[in-house]
Amino acid sequence: MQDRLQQFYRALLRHYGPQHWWPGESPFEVMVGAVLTQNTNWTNVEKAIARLKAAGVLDLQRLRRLEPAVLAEYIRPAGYYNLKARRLRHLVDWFCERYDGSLAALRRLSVGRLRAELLAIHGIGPETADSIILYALAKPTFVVDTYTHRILVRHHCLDADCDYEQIKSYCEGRLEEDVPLYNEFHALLVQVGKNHCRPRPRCAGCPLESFDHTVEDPND
DNA sequence: GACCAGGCACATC
DNA sequence: GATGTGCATGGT
Repeated sequence: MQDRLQQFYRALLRHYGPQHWWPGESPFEVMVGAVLTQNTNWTNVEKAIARLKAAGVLDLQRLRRLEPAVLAEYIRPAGYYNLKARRLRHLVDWFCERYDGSLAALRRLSVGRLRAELLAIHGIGPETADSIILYALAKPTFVVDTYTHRILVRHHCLDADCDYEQIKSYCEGRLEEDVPLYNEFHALLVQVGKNHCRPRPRCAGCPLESFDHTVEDPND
């Protein structure tokens, strides 16, 4: 008997096909995007990234030299721009000071060590840390977001009050530890979440509609 | 005009 | 330790 989570994955992949995440041109761009997308629509993040590129500052050293107010102005379309400018600065400072801006040095670290260091950076929480580890560095860690929580709760896989680490453990415990699988599954959960599993659900046509579920979610 | 988006830190009780 | 709030733009 195949686990329900694996059934979800098959149904989503069959319905949507591969998502080709993360839509960034370089690992550094993915790191920046991971901060910019915090609680923000991706289309707004794309605008912010395009502005950084147009200004020629989507580069570790150049970004680091920008005045916070100037950086904030570039990323304005992503929302929370003053906050995110500071968070980006903390991230690039850590990357330069601790690892001399070397992606290879980051990749040599264990997932556990990398995750602990990222979580210690002000403004980098579990989802942002896991996104960087999986999508920028191609190392295995399952990324959880609000859609993952909502979908698994509505399908009775987890209690509504479960926290990030419980959701992550639930998923990692039922899946093979595999970077392409983690990559694709998270992207597919976001896709189905955007289309059908919002606070006000639209279940009609959802590829998970045939699975046991409810839309009652006291946390929404 | 209300709702929503690929979170996180911090204040308050 | 649970719960609430600030941060902010832009599409639907």
